[in-house]
Amino acid sequence: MSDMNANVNLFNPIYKALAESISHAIKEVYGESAAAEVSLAQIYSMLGLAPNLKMGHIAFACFPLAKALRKGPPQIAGELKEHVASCPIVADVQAQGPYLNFFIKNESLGELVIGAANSHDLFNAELFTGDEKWMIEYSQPNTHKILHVGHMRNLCLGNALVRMCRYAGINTSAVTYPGDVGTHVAKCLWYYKYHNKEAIPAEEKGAWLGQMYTKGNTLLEEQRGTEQEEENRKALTEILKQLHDQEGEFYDLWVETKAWSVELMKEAYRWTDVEFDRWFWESEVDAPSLKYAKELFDQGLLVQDQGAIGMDLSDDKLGFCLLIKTDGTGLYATKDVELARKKFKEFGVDKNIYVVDNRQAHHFKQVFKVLEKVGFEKARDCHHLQYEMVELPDGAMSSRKGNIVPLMDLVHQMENTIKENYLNKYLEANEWGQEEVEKTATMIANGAIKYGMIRVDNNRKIVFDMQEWLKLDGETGPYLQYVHARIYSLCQKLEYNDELQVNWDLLSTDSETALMVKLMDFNNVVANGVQKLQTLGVCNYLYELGKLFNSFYAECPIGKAEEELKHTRLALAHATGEVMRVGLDMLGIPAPQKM
RNA sequence: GCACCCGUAGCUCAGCUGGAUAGAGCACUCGCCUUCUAAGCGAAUGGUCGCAGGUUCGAAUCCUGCCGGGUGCGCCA
Repeated sequence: MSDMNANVNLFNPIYKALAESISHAIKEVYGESAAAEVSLAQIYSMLGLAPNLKMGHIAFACFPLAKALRKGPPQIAGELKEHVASCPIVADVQAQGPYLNFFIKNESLGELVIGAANSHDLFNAELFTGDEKWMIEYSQPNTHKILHVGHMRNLCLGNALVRMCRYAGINTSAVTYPGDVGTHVAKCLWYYKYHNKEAIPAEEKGAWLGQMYTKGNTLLEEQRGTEQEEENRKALTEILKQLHDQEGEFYDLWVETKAWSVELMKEAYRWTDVEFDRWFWESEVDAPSLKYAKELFDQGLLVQDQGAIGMDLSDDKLGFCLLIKTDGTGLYATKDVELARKKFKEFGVDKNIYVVDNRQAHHFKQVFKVLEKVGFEKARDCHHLQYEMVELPDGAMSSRKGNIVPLMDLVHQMENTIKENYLNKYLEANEWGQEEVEKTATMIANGAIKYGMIRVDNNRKIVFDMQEWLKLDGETGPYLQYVHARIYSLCQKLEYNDELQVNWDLLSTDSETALMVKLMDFNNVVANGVQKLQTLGVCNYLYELGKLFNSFYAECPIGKAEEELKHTRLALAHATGEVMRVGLDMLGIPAPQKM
C-alpha cells in the first residue's frame, strides 16, 4: 500500500478548535519550549472519536506527549484538563487515565456539523493543501475476450477512488488502457475465421466474440502435438503479421470485431456510470514503445542476453526485464514503459496511479525500475495500487478456459432479483410505472454490486457466489440506499426546508448525539481513504452512519414531536441524508429517492 | 529457491501509523408494523485474534522464526 503523502488541511472546525485549545494549554502548563515540540497539526491528527458516548465525544490520547514533556500520560491529562475546559465549543472535559475526553456543546455540533451539511459547506471543505494533479488508470480489459465479474472489481475500485480524490479537491484524471492487440486477438480471429459455424448474433456481439476466443484457445490446446499444430502456428503468425502491417483481411476483421468488444465495454461503463478522460489503446503505444526500447539499447542502457534485449535488474532483486524479444518485437513491459512517459507528457500529472491486480506487482516494479534507471525522474511518482482477485468457488476465473461469470449476467440477475423481491409489488399496486421500476432496479443493483466489490480490503480475495450476492440484507449497498430513501421520503412528507426554527439543545438522546458525532467525522474518513487509496473506510463509515440513523429513526419520533423538536430532528435527518448521498456518490453509488 | 499477500466468532469480514471492555453482517433463538418506508429496530448466543518467541508501561496491531493457503519470478498480456 502506498501512502500518497498529500498534505492534510485542518479542515474539521471542531477538531481544529480542540487542537488549538490543547496547544494553548500545553503552552500555559509546560511553557513555550515544550509547546514548540508538538505542532498544531500533530495535535489535530491525534484527536479521534471516543469509544463510547459515556466517556466523551472526542478523545485525545496523551501518550505521544509523554516523551516530549517527560511526564506520565495520566498526569498530563490531569494537568491539561482545567486549561482546555474554557474552549468555547466544549461542554465538558474529563481526564480519564491517559485520555482527555471532550464533550462538545450541542450548539457547536448543530451549527458546525448539521448546519454545514445542510448548507453543503461541509462538502466544500478543502481536505488537502496544494494543487496536485493525479492520474488514475483503471479498467484494462482485453478486446476479443469477455468481460467478467473480475473486471467489475477493478472498475468499481478505480471509479470510487477517482471520485474520492475529486471530492477531496485533487485534480484527478481517469484513464483506461484496453488491450486490443496480441496473441489473444489472433487466436480469437483464427477460430472465428476457420472453425466457427454459428451465425453472428444480432446483439451482444462482444460477449459472443469472447466465446470465440475461449473456443479458439481450447481447440489450439487440443490440437497441440497433432499434425495440425504446425499449420495452426503458421496461421496465427500470418494473422499477427497482417495486424502488424495493418492490411489484409484479418486487419479488416480486427477493425470490425474490435468494435463489438468496445461496444460491450461501453455498455459496462454506461451501466457503471464511469467516464474516462482518455482511452490509451495498447495498439497505439505498440510501435512507439519498440522504437524507444531500441533507442535505449543504442544508448547502451540495455543489454543483449540469449538473443533478447532487456535490462538486468538483479542488483535490485528484480531479475531480468525483457523488452525486445528474439524476434524483434516488444512485450507488455515495453509498452508500459512507453505509456508511463506518454502519460506524464500528455497530462503533466504529479502522480500516476495504476489500479491493477496484484499478479502484476513484479511487472510494475520492473517497469518503474527501468524508468528510474534510464533517468526518468517521474518514475518515483508512479504507484501500482494492487488488489486481490475475484475467484469462483471452484477456483480462479479464466476467460482462456471459459469458467467465468460474464459481467452483464451478474447485472441482469441482480436487477431481476431486485424487481421480483422488492419492486414489482409497487407495479402491481399501480404506485410505480414500469420505467420507474427499471430505473430503480438499476440503481439498487449498482449499490449492491459496487458496495460488494469495494467494501473489503484491497488485499483480500473475493470468492464470488451469485446466490450470496443476490441476498440484500445487512451490510450491503442497498442498506445505505434505503437509509437515503427513507430520509428523502421523510423530508418530503414533513416539508423540510432550511429555514425551519431549530434548537440544538433539544437533541439529548444517545442516538441523536451519536449521529451528530458520527456526522462530524465524515471528512476525516474521506481524507484518510484518499491518503491510503482505500475505499473500505468510507464504506464502513457509511454503514455505521446508516445504522446510527436507523436506530435514531426507530427511537425518536419526528412527525409527532413537538414543533421545535420536530424541526431540529428533521434537520438532523436531512443532514444525515445529505452525507449519505454525497458519500454514496463518492463510491459511485446512486442514491434513490424511493425504493 | 526468492519475493509479495492472506490466516480474528460456525461462515463472510472490520479493527493493524502500538493504547481505554476485540466489533459488524450472515446463520441460529427471542421480541417489535392501528404511528414518519420492517430492504428496518431491539435483545440473546458465539472468539486460546494460525503457533512460538521477542520489543514495550501496554501487542490482534511492530520484529524474528515456524505452520497452513494463495500469487508472482526472461521471450503471454
